[in-house]
Amino acid sequence: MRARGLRVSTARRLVLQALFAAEGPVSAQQLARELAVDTTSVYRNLELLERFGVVRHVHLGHGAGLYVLAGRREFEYLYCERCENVTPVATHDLDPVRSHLEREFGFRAGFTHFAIVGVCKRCARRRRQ
Amino acid sequence: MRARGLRVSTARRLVLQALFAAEGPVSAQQLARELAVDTTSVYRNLELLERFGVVRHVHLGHGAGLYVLAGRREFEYLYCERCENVTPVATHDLDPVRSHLEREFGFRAGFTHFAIVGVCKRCARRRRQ
DNA sequence: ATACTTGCAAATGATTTGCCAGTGT
DNA sequence: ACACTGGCAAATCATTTGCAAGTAT
Repeated sequence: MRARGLRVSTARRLVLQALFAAEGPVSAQQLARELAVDTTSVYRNLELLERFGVVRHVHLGHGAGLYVLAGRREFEYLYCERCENVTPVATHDLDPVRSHLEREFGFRAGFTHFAIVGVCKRCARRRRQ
Repeated sequence: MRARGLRVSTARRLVLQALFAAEGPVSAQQLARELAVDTTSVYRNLELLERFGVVRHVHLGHGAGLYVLAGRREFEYLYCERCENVTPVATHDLDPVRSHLEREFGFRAGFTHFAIVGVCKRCARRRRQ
């Protein structure tokens, strides 16, 4: 799978496995803690895997960057600034949005680096404004 | 204008004036340097002004948060990840996008905290993919 | 006079870099 | 063997906090 120049070190495998098993995006710190691998190594591996296109990272609200496998179906995220809930959405669900931005501004938007921040259905119902 | 409990200290006035004069979002560091005010004070004033709704901040690519007056017409930003160019857009220009997200996911999106990241017209023309 | 503000030093949190010892191939 | 990796300490960047001195009201 990834025998193109990359060694299969223990830390590397662990990081990959953890990302594979994860339900959502995880921080480098979390990975380091859970895997008992030094934070530095986690960062170095994530960076390397990111260069190889295997991993990518997102920013939800404030706070640390979060890492995910690049191959996931749900590629983009709606982040509720009230309850901090994260709703992953499939790329094609945002295609209409992308088309609109392309038509209107000639801009090819990706929503993979930053989440779309706002207020989720439940929180909108709950409180006014 | 802001005589509702706030003192009008020199640093405060300078920060506000600088933001008023600025063409786009600026970092706290830039303000501190340009105004010869301590970075700490700049941050403290920005934070305070943000709480009072006078100022807000955005994140374009990576790097420091950038501050703008809250009253600006161009409220949201398209950020090109290739050339780092920033295109401000008026809120109502993104209304169709917001409507779509609301209809589709019941999600009230704001694009004020994170820029919309992608590839601008010019860069899309320039290089393939 | 007094509470709000400042600057400076130091702390924090995320991420990166240097360096040497350890290990996959 | 040897280049690639890992851990640990220390550096860096953005931002925050503590504290004593300064200032707007």
